[in-house]
Amino acid sequence: MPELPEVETVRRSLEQELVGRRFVALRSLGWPKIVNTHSPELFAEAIAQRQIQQVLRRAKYLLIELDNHETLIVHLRMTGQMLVVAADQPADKHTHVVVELDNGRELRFHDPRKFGRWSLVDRSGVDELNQRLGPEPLGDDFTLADFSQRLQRKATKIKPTLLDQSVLAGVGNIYADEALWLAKIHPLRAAKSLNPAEVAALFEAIKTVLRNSIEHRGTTLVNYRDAYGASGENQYHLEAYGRTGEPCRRCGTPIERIVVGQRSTHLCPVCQV
DNA sequence: CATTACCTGCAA
DNA sequence: TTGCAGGTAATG
Repeated sequence: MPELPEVETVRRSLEQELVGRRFVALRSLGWPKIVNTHSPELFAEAIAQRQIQQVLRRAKYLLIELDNHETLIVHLRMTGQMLVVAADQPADKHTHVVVELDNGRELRFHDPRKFGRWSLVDRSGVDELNQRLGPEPLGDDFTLADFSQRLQRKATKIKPTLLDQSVLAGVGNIYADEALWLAKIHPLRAAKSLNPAEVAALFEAIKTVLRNSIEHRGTTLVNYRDAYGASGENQYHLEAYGRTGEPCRRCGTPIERIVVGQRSTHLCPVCQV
């Protein structure tokens, strides 16, 4: 369940391990569908001897910038892990990509559900990604006025609107519930029905829940780990998500679970109106 | 706009 | 054995 804070935590740990290093060679690609090249051989050829310049993040995507103006865009989807380990560490059956580094270590992609994707793109591929996605919620281009306008244009409920990556990029199911709880807004409210005070509260709540989670190095419910295999701590600070039946920490009412747009949604039926 | 496919592990 | 978890692309 990696969302923006988890991907940012992975980015920070990967940056430490990868910047300045070289991909010596592709060691294995057990599930070729993970990469966007037509064959494992083409992928191996494309990354061999490339030096890593930067490790960036856009929404839930990791961008590993190489020295030939190509970028390896990685999406962890639900269960992907980007791990950097000593080459003599045993791999397990969920390790689907192994790349040898120039310092005796390996970058390994571990993903039980094989949903994650690696795609090698040129500059236009990165531009395309940026155009498809809305503003970064923790960036300067995420403004109250713009957010308010985007909500006005949506015909749907506020919860699915927060999950729409073209409205704002990086919020997933956990932080959508957390932001709505903090802003005291019911997930079934029509996006365009929020008054200016509610929009402002939600705008601040989104930034607060994301920043707090980054401070706690992300939420580990099942699979999420950083590049060192370490779990996050934000699961101990959740107010709504996964707390069905437990008392709301504002008013004591049991947290309710409903389904909104096919997604499990957690809320306080008293505080959130 | 909603639903399904992609996958597997795990709980009921 | 069934169904759920969840991000995104593709499809209805």
